[in-house]
Amino acid sequence: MLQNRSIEVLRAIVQEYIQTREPVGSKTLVDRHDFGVSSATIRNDMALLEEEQLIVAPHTSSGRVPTDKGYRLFVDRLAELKPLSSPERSAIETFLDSSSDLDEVLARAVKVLAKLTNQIAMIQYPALGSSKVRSVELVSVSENKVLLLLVLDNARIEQHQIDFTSGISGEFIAEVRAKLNTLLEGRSLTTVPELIQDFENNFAPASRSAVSQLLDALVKTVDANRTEKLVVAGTGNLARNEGDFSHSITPLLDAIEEQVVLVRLLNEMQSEHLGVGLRIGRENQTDGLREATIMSAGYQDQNQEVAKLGLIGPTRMDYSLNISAVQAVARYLSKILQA
Amino acid sequence: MLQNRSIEVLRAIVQEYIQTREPVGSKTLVDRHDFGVSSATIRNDMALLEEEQLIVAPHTSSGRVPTDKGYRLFVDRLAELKPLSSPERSAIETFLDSSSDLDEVLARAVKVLAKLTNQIAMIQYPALGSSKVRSVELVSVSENKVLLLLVLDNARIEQHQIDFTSGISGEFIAEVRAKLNTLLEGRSLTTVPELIQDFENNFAPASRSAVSQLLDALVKTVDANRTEKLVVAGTGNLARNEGDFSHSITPLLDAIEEQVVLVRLLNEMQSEHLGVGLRIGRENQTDGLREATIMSAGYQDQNQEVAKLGLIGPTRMDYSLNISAVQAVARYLSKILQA
DNA sequence: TATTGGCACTCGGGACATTCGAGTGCTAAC
DNA sequence: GTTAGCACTCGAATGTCCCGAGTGCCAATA
Repeated sequence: MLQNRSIEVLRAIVQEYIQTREPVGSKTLVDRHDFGVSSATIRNDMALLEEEQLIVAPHTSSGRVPTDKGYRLFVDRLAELKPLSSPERSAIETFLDSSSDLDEVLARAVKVLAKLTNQIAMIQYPALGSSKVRSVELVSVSENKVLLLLVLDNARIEQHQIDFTSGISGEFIAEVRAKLNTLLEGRSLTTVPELIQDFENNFAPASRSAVSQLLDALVKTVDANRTEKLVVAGTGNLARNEGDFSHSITPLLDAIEEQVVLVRLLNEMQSEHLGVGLRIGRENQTDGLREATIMSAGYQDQNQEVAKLGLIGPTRMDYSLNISAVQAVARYLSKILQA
Repeated sequence: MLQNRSIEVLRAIVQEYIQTREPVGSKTLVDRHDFGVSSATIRNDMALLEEEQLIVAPHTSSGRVPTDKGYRLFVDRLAELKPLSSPERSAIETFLDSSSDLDEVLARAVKVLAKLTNQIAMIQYPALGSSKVRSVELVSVSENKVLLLLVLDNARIEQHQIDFTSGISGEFIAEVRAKLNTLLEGRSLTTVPELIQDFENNFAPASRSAVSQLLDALVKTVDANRTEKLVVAGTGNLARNEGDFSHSITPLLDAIEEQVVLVRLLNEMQSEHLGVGLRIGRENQTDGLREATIMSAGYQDQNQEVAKLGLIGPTRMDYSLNISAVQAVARYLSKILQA
């Protein structure tokens, strides 16, 4: 059974190691942290921790380094978080206050998160499943080009350009637009495909080909939203933290370019302690992420959790700070989307 | 005066160094490149080149490495380019064929360019100066929220959300929209601010506050387009090429995060030989780019040069390949935007 | 005059030996 | 349960040596 002090020692080791990037010895430990005991006692505790595989000595006679399991215990017992400094808070606020469109808000939020944490930050686009169609707009761009705009109730707009094989008249566009709107307005996005099933029967056979081209575009637009998008920032931080990865960081870079992988990872995450989900080192089965930690939290749109945001970095990261930052950005983002 | 063969030697040194990343000696040179002379002769040539500061020896007795000046001469004399392989060409085509919206096209193009060159690729958004207003759409999103859509003739759409301080009626929106459209349709974007100068006088004093809020948003939307945006891809490649930079790469990373710097750099570039602009190493006055090369080319929208694309990487890059790639992507991009 | 073979010379880097010290584990005493 | 003391370990830093790729130079040659 682990003593209370042993846990404190573990905590100190993690803190020290995160700060110095060097294996921590018993002496430096008693020097900088005020345990009331001697280094020999700490050594005993460290022996215990090592038995429990919470820390490990890289070389026979050198300081100790936390294991994944050690980090895990550390974060699970992590009571008080490092509160964000006031400049940090104001950075978030000023970055996110202005009422911009969704793209802008997410782009800024992800940058702030990357900056605050010095890690790679990512934010999923809100899922559209529950959003409803506010209106469908058709804007003629040239003789046979029409722009389809799908306006959703959370102020998102999806656009798609349609190239008709033949010229299209203004009246025809107006007619289709009116009929589409009466059909779709207020309906949930998921029901759109089945709603437009028989739509083209409303039109004379001569114009059906044009209508069906248009419907194709509509379906495509809806589908495009199902494949979830992701914004990423701070890939540069990876290079800064390169020293924290013993092996090559290329697998990580590749995972990031392949956003699919990140989306899957985020979706698999479940929030746990402190409302934040964590996968530490080998807890990621994915090869190439063995030395990385992924952190995530959900955020809300109209008081409903719609997507996740998070970050990815070396296992040796400042958990306390990063958890605070992820929480804060998630909270602010939710607040903005609610308005 | 430099002999003809000396130039060939320089060319060979550059090629060899680019490939092997190792200083090039006279022996390896005669081995792999079929000059009809002995290594001693090559050594004489190399001495000349060194006198001209085109190459330099890192250590007293080791092979030579091209200087910035050497690279410059190399590219200026670069006659034949390495043609893209057919898989490379088809990569570009398949990536860029589908008719998507501008965001999508640029995002894909920049990724292709990064992939082809293994460098950091960037593409400026097309300038809007000459584009014309096709229509202005106002879509009501909630009781006092309206979405302003500015549809331009090159199928770009800019959107901005307006929060009115009081509720807004559908008729009012329709009226404003109709009047705005007659005023602005077909007009150049640059003239919009002055055109709407007295617009609010068309309305009863009671609704003028709402109108002016709307006009503010319109001006903002127009302005937002003047600050040029940039898409970047392949930052991961930087880490892969890290070995090519003797100093830290953090200044580079910072420049990339601060897109403003990149935009300025791109704007300063002037295309030269082969239609591509180059800044090699210290030719960039900017600190932190002393070991980097920036390459750029313009691309066209509707047969008019509207913006630049380019890449950034270590001076020790494959110029021949990269110039081909930049040219090719610029050409394809122009072709797509023309359609 | 341009080219070449020959040769002495240089110097970076790898192999190996040595030292230093931070840190450990253990034991005996408190 | 804690502590002082001590022998021990091993990584990292330092020093020495040597090898060989590569150079510059010179005298000989076509």
